[in-house]
Amino acid sequence: MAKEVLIAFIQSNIPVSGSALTNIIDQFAERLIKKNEFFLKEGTVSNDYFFLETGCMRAFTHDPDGNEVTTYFYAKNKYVFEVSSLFMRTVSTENIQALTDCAGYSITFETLNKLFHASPEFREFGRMMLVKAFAAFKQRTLELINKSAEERYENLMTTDRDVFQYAQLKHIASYLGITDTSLSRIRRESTKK
Amino acid sequence: MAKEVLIAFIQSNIPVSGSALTNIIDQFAERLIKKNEFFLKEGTVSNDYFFLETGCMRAFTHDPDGNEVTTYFYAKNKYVFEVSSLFMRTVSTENIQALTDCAGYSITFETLNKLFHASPEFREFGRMMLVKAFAAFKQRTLELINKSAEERYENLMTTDRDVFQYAQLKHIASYLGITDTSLSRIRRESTKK
DNA sequence: TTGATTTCTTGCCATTTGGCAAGCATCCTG
DNA sequence: CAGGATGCTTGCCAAATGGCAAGAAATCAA
Repeated sequence: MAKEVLIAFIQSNIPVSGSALTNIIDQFAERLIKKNEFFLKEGTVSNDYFFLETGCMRAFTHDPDGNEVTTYFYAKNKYVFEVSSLFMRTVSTENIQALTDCAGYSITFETLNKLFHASPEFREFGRMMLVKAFAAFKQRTLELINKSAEERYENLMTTDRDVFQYAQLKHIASYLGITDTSLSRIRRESTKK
Repeated sequence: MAKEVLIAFIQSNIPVSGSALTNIIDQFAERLIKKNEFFLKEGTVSNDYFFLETGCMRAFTHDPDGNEVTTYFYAKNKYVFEVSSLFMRTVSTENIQALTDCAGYSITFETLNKLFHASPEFREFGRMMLVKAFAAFKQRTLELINKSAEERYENLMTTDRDVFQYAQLKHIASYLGITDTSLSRIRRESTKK
């Protein structure tokens, strides 16, 4: 079984090897998600944690007026999960959809919990996932406050070029907290340079 | 020992009682934090988790231009911790400071971890803390994107009236992602009603 | 290939927010 | 109580962003 990338990912987060590691990765199942397919649909309870090896995905919800708001982009070699719904077992207000054909490894909530209780190493891994996702989110929030839309756009361009390539501009716009009109103008300005 | 509020707080998050509960709360130490005192200073590594029974606190960092940005307000009966620094053992970029005299219960990182390994119930509690803090943060980020500054202000007014009472307006402004000038204008408008 | 659909850009103008500086107000300290 | 610091408000104008509608470009399906 070719799970090298998953193994590398886990080991980049926590020190673990040998049978402890084997135990962990055996619980992950290969999974393909076709372009436009939903990994999570609002109104349902999320039941999977997913390591995305190739492809990219987008999370979005709807604001009170019914407009789509992109809440996150997931690039390859990243973990994909909706914290509240997965861990609090609540009905999700978010969707997570594949922007391209995706491949990776998934594990169910139940198996995740079994592993948490059985393996201190994996427990540490689980906590790291939460903590890192949280830290990334804080970073993003801070940017919303103290960077201009243009700076946020340029940041995204450089750090997430691949995601950027597959997402529609209106999705990127709502992720940046602006309208597609404004994004279009920002792009015009920044290509001038 | 009068830790009823702490007990109630833990029980509102996970089902636990008897000796398992006693084990947990015995690890928390009473702690007072005077007005303006720092619970966490940027440049240091956070080492405590704190349950805030009375009083309120503010988290803030500095943007690239050196301006203070308020990242969070903590009301009474809430937990206070800085995720990245506490759990990744990294140097904090954030400060957490008491807005009023505060009282509550704290537990060190080391003790926290011992408890995590020893008690499945507490493990669950720890996860809940992370998950709920994360969910709250996502909510806040979403508001920054799809609500106007005025709506965000009115929201804060109604949901966090007590915090609001002790924080300076410029702190509230940066929390809302606007300048103190704009906040002042928004307040003028909304008191007209 | 062609027509239909969707996405993206643009022009025009409105609204929101910001920057600065001055003026009040409040609070603290001696 | 006086003086000084700090925090809050306001006026003026600039900059950023939004809303709408039309048109251009890209995409998709027959």
